[in-house]
Amino acid sequence: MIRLSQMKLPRRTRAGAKPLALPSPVEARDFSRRLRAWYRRHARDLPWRRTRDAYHILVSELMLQQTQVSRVLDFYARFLARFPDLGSLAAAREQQVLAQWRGLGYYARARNLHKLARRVVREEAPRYGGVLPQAPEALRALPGVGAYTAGAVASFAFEQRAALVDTNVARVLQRFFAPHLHPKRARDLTTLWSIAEAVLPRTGRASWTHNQALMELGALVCTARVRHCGRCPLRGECQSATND
DNA sequence: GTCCAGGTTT
DNA sequence: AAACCTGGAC
Repeated sequence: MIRLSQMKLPRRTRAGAKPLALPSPVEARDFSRRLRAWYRRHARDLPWRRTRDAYHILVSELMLQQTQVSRVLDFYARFLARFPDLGSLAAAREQQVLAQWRGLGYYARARNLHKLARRVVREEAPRYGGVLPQAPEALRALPGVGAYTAGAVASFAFEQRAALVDTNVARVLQRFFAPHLHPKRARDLTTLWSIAEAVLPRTGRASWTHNQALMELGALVCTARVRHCGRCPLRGECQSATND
């Protein structure tokens, strides 16, 4: 239980900055419930949504950062067929890992993934016991894992009650709660993380669905160029919804 | 043909 | 704030 006296509240807003009103618990619950109900009916069936293997989910997240779903499907299957677990990845040579990654681009991430496997399985085995940690802060310390990926693994693999913000999520939250924010600005991005935490449902299990749903809505409905408000489960309360 | 998105690192 | 790398938008 978090005590009121322990909570860190924003001191004061900069002169000229608009005070941020975080969503109230009631707004948050309504938002999340509609979102999750929509997800249960419209979610795509993707392989990384059928597993809770943290390593498999990590691989999918790293690949999805750079590539569209349709192409990741192939690479994901081939990569995991070749390196089914952290141990097999740690045992491989970097060249073999890069060979599997060829065509995806951003090869530094393949190197980081390999480095991560060796660290967890070999170099710091006593510390990690050969398995990925569950807390976002601990995941965040691994090579190639930033704030988004840490949240994704914590939520999607371990069903922790963790927030995550990628561009899809940032866009959805910005449009719904804070149209005046600019997700590309670092400062506003931080604000969107606060909003993401404020709208998380109570349990880790519900947070899994909630986070998947946020990303799915951003990918299928609340897209960057065209917004399909007519099909949006949240249009009633959205601060940016259009009426046609 | 040029521009730009997209997480993490430096 | 720039670099990484590629597909897709313009």
